[in-house]
Amino acid sequence: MQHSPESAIRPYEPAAIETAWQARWEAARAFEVRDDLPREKCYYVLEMFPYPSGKLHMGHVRNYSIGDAVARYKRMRGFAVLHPMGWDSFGLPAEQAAIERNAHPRTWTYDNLAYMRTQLKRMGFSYAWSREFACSDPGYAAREQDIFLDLVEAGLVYRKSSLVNWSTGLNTVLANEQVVDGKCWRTGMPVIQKELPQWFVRITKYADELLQRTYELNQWPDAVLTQQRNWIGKSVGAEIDFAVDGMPDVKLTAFTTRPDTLFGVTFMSIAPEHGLIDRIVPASHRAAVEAFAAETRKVSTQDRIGDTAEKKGVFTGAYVINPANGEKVPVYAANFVVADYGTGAVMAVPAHDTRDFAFATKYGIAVRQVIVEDGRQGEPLTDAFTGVGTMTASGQFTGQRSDAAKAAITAWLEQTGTGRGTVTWRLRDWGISRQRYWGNPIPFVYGEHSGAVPLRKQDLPVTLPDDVTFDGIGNPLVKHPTWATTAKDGSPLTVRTAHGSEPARRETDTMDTFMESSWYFARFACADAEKPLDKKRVDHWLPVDLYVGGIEHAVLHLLYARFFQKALCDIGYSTVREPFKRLLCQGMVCMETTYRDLADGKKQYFYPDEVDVERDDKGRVVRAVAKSDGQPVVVGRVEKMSKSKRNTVDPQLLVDTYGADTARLFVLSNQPPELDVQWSDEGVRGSNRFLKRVWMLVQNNRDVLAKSAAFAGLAKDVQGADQIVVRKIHQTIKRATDSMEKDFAFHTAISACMELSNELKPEALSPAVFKSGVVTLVRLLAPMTPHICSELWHDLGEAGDITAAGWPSYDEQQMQADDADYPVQVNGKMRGKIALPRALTGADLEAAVRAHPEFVAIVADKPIRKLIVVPGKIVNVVVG
RNA sequence: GCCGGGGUGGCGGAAUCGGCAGACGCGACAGACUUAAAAUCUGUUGCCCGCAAGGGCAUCCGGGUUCGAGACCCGGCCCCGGCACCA
Repeated sequence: MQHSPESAIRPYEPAAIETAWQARWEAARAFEVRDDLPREKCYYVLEMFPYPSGKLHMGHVRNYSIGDAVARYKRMRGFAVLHPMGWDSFGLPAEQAAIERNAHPRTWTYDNLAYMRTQLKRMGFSYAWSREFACSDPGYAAREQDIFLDLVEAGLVYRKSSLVNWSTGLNTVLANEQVVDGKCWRTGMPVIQKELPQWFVRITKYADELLQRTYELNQWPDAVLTQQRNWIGKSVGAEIDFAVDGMPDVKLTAFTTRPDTLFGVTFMSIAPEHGLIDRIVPASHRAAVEAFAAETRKVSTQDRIGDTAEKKGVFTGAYVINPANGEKVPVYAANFVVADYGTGAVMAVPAHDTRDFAFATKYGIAVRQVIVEDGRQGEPLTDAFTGVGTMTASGQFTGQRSDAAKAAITAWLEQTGTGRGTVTWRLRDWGISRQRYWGNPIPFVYGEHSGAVPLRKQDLPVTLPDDVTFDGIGNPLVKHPTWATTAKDGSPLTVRTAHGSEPARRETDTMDTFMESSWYFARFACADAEKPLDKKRVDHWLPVDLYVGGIEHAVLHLLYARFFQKALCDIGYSTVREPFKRLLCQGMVCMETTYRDLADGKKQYFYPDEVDVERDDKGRVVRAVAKSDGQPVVVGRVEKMSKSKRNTVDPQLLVDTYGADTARLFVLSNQPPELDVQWSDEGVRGSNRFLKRVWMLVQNNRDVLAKSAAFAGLAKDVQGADQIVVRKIHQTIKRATDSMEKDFAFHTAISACMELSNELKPEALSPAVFKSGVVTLVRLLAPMTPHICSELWHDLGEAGDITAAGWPSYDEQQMQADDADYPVQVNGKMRGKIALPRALTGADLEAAVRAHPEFVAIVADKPIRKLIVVPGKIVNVVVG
């Protein structure tokens, strides 16, 4: 090679420049932030913290690249940005690892998070590392126990025996939110109902506030708000007392959202588990009802829900009296009535409820219409009418509109003492007991006679013993010889009683790990505080300005965290009732799957390098076979990356091959953050190619760029390509700024940058304008690809850090030429363009259009019937 | 069934207030460089007719409003997500 050392072109070597910049940032503690600046100059951006499962996956890379681009953008806009990171480090996989490979959960967890921390640093994410913590850190877990006792004191935690969701795979209890389609959300194993004493957190106390405030969260995705509203499930209606026939002191209370249909009740259906069954069922029917109840119980939760299950019932022999008309109606036990929703008893109105209609038809029960559909007077019902209409055969309410009659009948029920307006919620209290080792111990003890007693705060924290064995059966804490019976100081554990003290045993259940993730965002605001939370700093930083994470937490973490924040307020730790101001749910990282259908209905998946795929010039698959046997395989639909589908890509490999900047650019390019991104090697190479182009653009012209000053004049001061590029610079800054401000639409910001780079041809531009363009390009890309931009900033001869240089600003005046290119439409069809001064408006503009030779040629001799001229936009002429 | 979000080239997607549909990228095709390949660079690329100039058709389907609709209104179809024997 002939190059002298001075003129040697530096190749783009991402690993070298990225690690060098990461070391500089670390040494300078570049991303720490003060807590005492005016709030309007501060910004708190947070990504859902990871479970330390082992190593980063592409989903993490995407999640954190989005958050980091926002954090860096906001810093360039002059904000003091809080951007912390931590570890959701309690949880089941650690215990699974202990069982499978004899690694202690703590060792496994902390080894994993140490490795993942190096990966995060290798990605160049700009975290305030001084605030890092893991939920399993003694300091965090201990403070959570403090909060737990505060919640107990406030009456927000209680213990009761109840039917719980028991995961047969995990040997533990699951929250309702963790049961999906009757199966465990993690293992997919069956969930059965089991009676156990459990700790509950009183989330239902906040049901109304949780629902109402969804209407204030106008920067949350509709999908999440909808899911939360569905989950909370508010139903407004009435409870109506039906006297049991022949038992004057027994009432069967039904909940209904349709009190207006009260006169149409022809039977009542109750849950087979209903508490009054034993009292109201006469001996003659007892055997039949018990048999039915037993049969219903046998069917698992999974099979009992869903449309496929047959609606069955059995007459109980009991009758109740309708308080509205004194009629005697039969009571059925029915398998579709849920014991713990409403009152477990339903007043059935076949004429106006589709399910009751089907049931009545099946069992030959009368159908009585009490609401007439508008325009259908006198027509017999062929199906239940569930709409609004005119009340009929409803005593004093006949003739009213049925929607108005709801209130009227509820008022009448209240006057007569036979019912009351009420609200029923689908939301249940949050069961947090887990029969597991690797979680935060619940700070309670049980005295032999005194029952459950909370520990005193001075006896906290309860710490997990290290010397436990993991055999996969039940909770290791139960089997520990001394832990449950030994106090902090090593003496036997006791509790005070009225007469002194008595031996006690620790609660061996640990807390659901969703407890830890319900307040970590507040702890980040004051990670060094002695108390669990420092109210002043929590209120300073909360609500989180932007929270970034997957939508799979819509009703789990995101609902718990909203609840917890309200509870934290009520026990004095904060006054901010909503934790997250804006929520961005990023899409998944997906990839094509390749599989073969097996005989048993399952699929055998193949890794991409195990198959040969031929495609046509449109990219469609024409032939796909396995290398192993040459037999065909299906190149299937694009699905979320998962190990079981063998369609994952290890981000570490991506970083090692192309560098962190390419990985970051790839996940931010080509689609809005909310949409799924489809992995493709070509896409990654495209991102890398663009970065190499930008790199070479600077390196090939380093002398001229380092020597020149950026263009400081106006577009009108220069001509030709220079003028076009000056305008392009301002247009690009505007587009990139708007993209970031509106929706964090990184992909359109990036395409604006690509357009600008396509215009930056040094041979056609003056050095000053060229430099201006390159400087702008590098600054606009800096939040997304910080390492290469920092390095190029330096190569451009600019002083200081690129973040400090700030986000560039634009001038609308510099964006457009004096002449506007007006498209000319004839009868709505594009027929040509004419250039006219932008300054012209009104009659002058119209006259100029009419006089323009191009316009005259386009219109020819056709008579002009109408001429629309929109200044700066378009000309449309109606002819003929 | 109820609630929410969608439907634009071969693909991902763009189009700010109703004003040039398809930015940018990927892929494909052609060319340059190369012994060759890779890499890189240049050009073309919605579909149809045409040598071309040009014309026609195009944003799920059918109507409507408008000088002008991917965007607004009415009706329908399809896809994705959530909830659900919830009374």
